Parts: sequence; structure tokens; C-alpha cells
Amino acid sequence: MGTLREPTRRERQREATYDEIVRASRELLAEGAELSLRAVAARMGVTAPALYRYVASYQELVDLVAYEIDKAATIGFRAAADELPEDDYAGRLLVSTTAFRQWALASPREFGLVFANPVADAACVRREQLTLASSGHLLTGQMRALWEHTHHPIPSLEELPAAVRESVLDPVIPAEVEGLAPAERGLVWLYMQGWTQLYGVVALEVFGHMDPRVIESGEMFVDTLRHFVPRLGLADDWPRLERLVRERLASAQ
Amino acid sequence: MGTLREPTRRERQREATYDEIVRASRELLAEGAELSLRAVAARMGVTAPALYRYVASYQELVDLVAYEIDKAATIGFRAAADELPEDDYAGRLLVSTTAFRQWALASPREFGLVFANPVADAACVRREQLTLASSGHLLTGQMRALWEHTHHPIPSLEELPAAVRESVLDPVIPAEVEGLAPAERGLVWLYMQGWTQLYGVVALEVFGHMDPRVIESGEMFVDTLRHFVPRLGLADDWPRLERLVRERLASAQ
DNA sequence: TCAGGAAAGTGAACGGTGTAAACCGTAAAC
DNA sequence: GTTTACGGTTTACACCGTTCACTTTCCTGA
Repeated sequence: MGTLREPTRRERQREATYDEIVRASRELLAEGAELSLRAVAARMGVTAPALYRYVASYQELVDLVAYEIDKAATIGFRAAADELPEDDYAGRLLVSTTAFRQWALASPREFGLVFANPVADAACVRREQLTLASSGHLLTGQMRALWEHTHHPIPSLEELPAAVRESVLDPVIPAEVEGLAPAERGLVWLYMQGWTQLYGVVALEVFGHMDPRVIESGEMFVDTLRHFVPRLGLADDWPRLERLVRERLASAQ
Repeated sequence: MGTLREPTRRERQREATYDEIVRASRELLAEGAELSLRAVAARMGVTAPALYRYVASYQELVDLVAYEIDKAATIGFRAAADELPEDDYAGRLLVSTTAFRQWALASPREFGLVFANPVADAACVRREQLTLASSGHLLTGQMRALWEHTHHPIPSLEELPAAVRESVLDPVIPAEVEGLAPAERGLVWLYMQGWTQLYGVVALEVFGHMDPRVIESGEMFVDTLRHFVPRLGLADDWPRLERLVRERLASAQ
């Protein structure tokens, strides 16, 4: 509260160093090298223990760059949606989803860092927030925008299992729930279902636990979307949506 | 070809050492320790380089114990099914699936080792075989047994996308396809869909990228099953199957 | 039976990792 | 202008996977 004073010179310097840490880390990842404190430090022209002035541990470094990677990637997902008209809510959602899948396949190491490093029990809450912060926020936001427009059927609070009801009424994950009436919280359950579906295919593809030809063609991804879109009231729109998705799959491939 | 001679003493000794390597590794994992060559060696009362007489690298050690862990866990999944009558094909499949989920939640490190370590491009084929060897074989076998019994609808070869058609006609994954006529290969696509669904929820739960209350209750797992069983022609059987699944979820929890 | 040889295991060493402690100059703060 | 604290270095420790040279042991073939 009160006036937030402008950052002092030292604070700016410090912020710049954080940026350089992230930049060096991302370069390492992009070059296929291991992400290690020493490698990051070396690339910055600094010795390893110096990084402990900025992160308390290796895990914290990982969390930091994971957060930033997710943030940067989300810009791409949003840009993909912006190729479509603002009122094509379904198209925007599916196109962002496809961009997510393409990014994951093209950057498996980054995907693993963000979405496949187990959540520690200690800083659990914070990690949860980080995990779904950017990309999750975008996708749930797009799902909500779609629903605001079409008001497709959603599960009612009564029909939800007790644990799920609690979870959607007081969500841990910072999804788009502000101003969502309790009767409309079934939408949050749809968020979670959709995220589960998307995470499932993409993780399976990235880790390669699937026939390479199926991965390369993206047919399992398309199939997963096809089975899910009816829950968003988009069954009739599927042919058009499929075309949009396949265009994106082909171009990036 | 010809007579397979009985193993000499040295070969028996060597085999026993392999067993001890796996045993020591699994003990380490179970105790929450890191799996490392040195730790395994120390536990065996041996020095680290000695292990190189048995595995060519650390990665090969990981592959070895991953394979054995999967094999051992599968025995449990099969045992879970054996609590049901031999002709309750649907029940057996869902109960084994539930056992898989419970095992993964209870042994996250082991699950990660088997199902979340990226497939190397080099020994790709071999790794694929390992990956889905035991547990995958069991579940696809159960799906096939179910279909042999009910002959529920399956996708026809013509309606499958080209890449998928190739993949089911000449599968990389050693699923239950022997003696499966080309016209029946749509079943393999169902295998893959089912595996994707199962892997998705379970991986998400294990890695904790989901509301803890939803994980703990298992509601997302149940919901995933509910949405999938109709593809196996089991829509009418769902109430009974749900009861079976929930019993198992509650008991192990 | 005995010599030869392969197999199994050891010790030391190299380069790599995360992390802790002690230390120091310099730049900000009073 | 003194004091303080920040950002950095050096050194060190305990691990890690891996290689190499060497020894011991046991099996095999003449």
C-alpha cells in the first residue's frame, strides 16, 4: 500500500542478472546441453557459487527457468490464436492447444522441465501456481471465453463428486475463476478434464512411449481432440476445427 | 538351434549377480534414495567399476531395473484381476487398470523410471519393447480377451488415418496382435487410445500437476475411465465397473 | 595334471556435479 | 565519511559416471 517507489539502481542491476541467468539457461537447453549451475555460471562469465546469491539451490534455478520458459512459450500460443478472428472462440482454443503440442514436440527438454519435474511436497503450493501459471491460464481463459459466448452445458455442482466440488469451489490452480458463480463452477471441472487430456497425449508423445509413426502424424493428438470437443458443445463445429488443427500440424512439421 | 545346453556354473553365478543388482537397485528406490552406480555397488559390497562387467553404462542399469520393476509390478496387476471370475473380462481389465494407477501413486519414483524417462533415439526399438513389455502386454491382452468375448464395435481399417493404419498393421509395440486379422486391427487403435488415456491421468497425478484433493480422491481417474469404457461397448456395465474400481481405490488408500 | 586364458574385481584417477564456508572489494546507506 | 551489506572469488567437500591398469580367481583345454 502507499506509493511503490521506483527501483533503485542495485535492484535494477539485480533484476538484470536474473534475466541473464534465465537467458543463459535457455541457451544451454536450446543447445541440447545439460542445465547445471556450473554451466550457467560459466556462460555468464562467473563462478558457480556466485549464483547462490540469486537462487537458493539448483531446484530453485530449475523452477525459475521453468516458469520463464512457460511464460515465453505462452506468448507463442497466444500469437497462434491471434491469427483467428477474435470471436472464433473455439478456433482460438484449438489452435492454441495445437501450438502447445507442437512446441512440446519441438522442445522436449523444455517441456520436461516445466511439466514433468515432480512437484516437491515442501513448496507445493508455490510450485502449483508456477506450473499452470501462464499456459494453463491462457487455455482456461480461452475455454471460459468460449463458454461465456455459447453457454454450452456444464456439469452441475450437485452431480460433481464431493472432492471435485470442493476443488472447483476453492481452486488451488489459479485458473480463470474470478467472478464465476458457484453454479457455474462445473466449468472448472471441464478445465481439469481438458488439461488432463491434453497433458496425457502430449506427454506420451514427447516421452516417445508410442509408435513413432503415430507421433509423427499427430493422429493421436487429433483423435484426442475429436473425442473431447463434444464436451464443449462443439460437436457440430468439429470438421472446421479439425481443418484448422491439421493445417497447423502440417505447417510446423 | 540344436540342444540348448544347461547353464554352466559361471553363467549361473553371473545371473545371480544380475538379480542382486536389480534387488539392490529396487531397495534403494524403495528407500527414497537416488539410483546410482556407486550406491548400488556399495550395497552389494562391491566397488563401482565392477558393475561395468554387467552393464555398459548407467543408462543401461536404469533400463535393466526399469524392465524388472515393470515385470514385477505387472504380477500385481494380474493378481488384482485374478480376484475376479475368469469370464469377467471387463471387470478384470478395469481392476488391473486401477491396480496400475494405485501402484504408480504409491511408487512415483519407480513409475517415473519406467514410464517417464525419455526414449533414447539410439536404442529406440529396444527401449520401445521394454517400455510396454509387461504391463502393456497385460492390459492389451485383457482388452483383446474382452473383445473376443463381446465383439464390440471397433474402427474399420478404412476409416483409420493412413499413418494409424500402417501402425496397426505392422505394430512396433509388442501388443497382442498375433492372429489378429487385418480387418480386426482397429482393435490395436483402441489399445493405443486406452493406453493414452491411462498414461495421461496417471502421469498427471504422479507428477502432481493437479489439485491434490482431486488426486487423493481419484475422481479424475474414475472420470477418465467413465468416458472411455463406452468405446469398449461397456456403457451399460459402467455402474458395476465403477463400484469395482471405487472399492479398489478406497482399500489401497 | 598343469599351463593358459578369460572373467571378475580392485584401486587410483579424471572430469563433472551441487553445495558450504571463509574471505574480500566495492558500492550503497546513514 | 564511516558502516554495512551485497556480489563476487577461492577453496574445499562429497558425491557422480567412467576409464585404465592391475590383480586375483576360476574354468578350460591339451
